[in-house]
Amino acid sequence: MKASDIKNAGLKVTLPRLQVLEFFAKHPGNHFSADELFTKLRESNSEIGLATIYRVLNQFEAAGLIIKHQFDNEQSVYEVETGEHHDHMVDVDTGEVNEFYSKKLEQLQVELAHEHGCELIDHNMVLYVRKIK
Amino acid sequence: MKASDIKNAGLKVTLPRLQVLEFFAKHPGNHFSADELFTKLRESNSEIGLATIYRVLNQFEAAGLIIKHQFDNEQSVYEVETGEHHDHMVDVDTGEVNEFYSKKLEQLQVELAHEHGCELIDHNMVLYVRKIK
DNA sequence: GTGGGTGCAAATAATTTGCACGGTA
DNA sequence: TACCGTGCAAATTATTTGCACCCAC
Repeated sequence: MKASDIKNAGLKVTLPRLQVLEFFAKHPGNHFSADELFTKLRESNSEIGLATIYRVLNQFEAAGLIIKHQFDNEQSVYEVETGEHHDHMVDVDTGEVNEFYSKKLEQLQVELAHEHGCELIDHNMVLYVRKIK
Repeated sequence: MKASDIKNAGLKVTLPRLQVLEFFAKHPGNHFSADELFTKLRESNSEIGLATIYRVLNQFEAAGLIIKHQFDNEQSVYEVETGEHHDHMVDVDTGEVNEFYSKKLEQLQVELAHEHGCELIDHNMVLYVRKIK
């Protein structure tokens, strides 16, 4: 996630795009909705519009810079694409999102697809959990 | 899924509710959106309204008669709750939805939650696959 | 300078809700 | 009969789009 990524995606390097990029860079490993980005950026004296945020997020997603997720709620959230695949664990009490990776799980999914005569193209896996006190 | 289920849920046995119930009974193992139900029922000479469908679906879901899913697209789909937990495999070419169950997978998920100091409350797992010719 | 980019407001699309009427228990 | 349930239309919410102005190249 650097300014040159914007240019490589065939997009002009503009202030709103840099602000969104910088926000993700400053908050690694977190997941943000368009509305959260809008609120936070406006608080940082940005003049960005909500529609621009949606447009930029879609463009960044198309360029493979970020990934879009739909967890339980209605709003989509976005995270930086690090190239390292992982799944998500959502705390049902706090809404906190954690990432995890399990090689065993990945292999099992490929096997399950094969058992049904299919190859695995993609998967979506979210565990809803509660902290044990 | 029988008429007595409606009564047991504390709901009156009305025509629209019976029509939705019957539709699910007639199409086992399939997944329908509110809009699909609306169109299909209207074609069957029902006078049901779309708002009623949403209300009935929410009530049936609260009563545990059906389950709501959000796959890739924007619209939610509903299926009958058979009591047998399963996950879903979506064919990326045809959009066909298939159900499967893996004990290994279920156990692995519980373990993964424990590894993060959590108990598993629920999970959402969808495999996007392509048939091997 | 030019064409893409932007903010704002209006448009969409899925779902929910208000309201007066209708049907179940 | 008392209320819950219903259809329709209007309201909501997340997201997209139209438009006139603006800025990166």
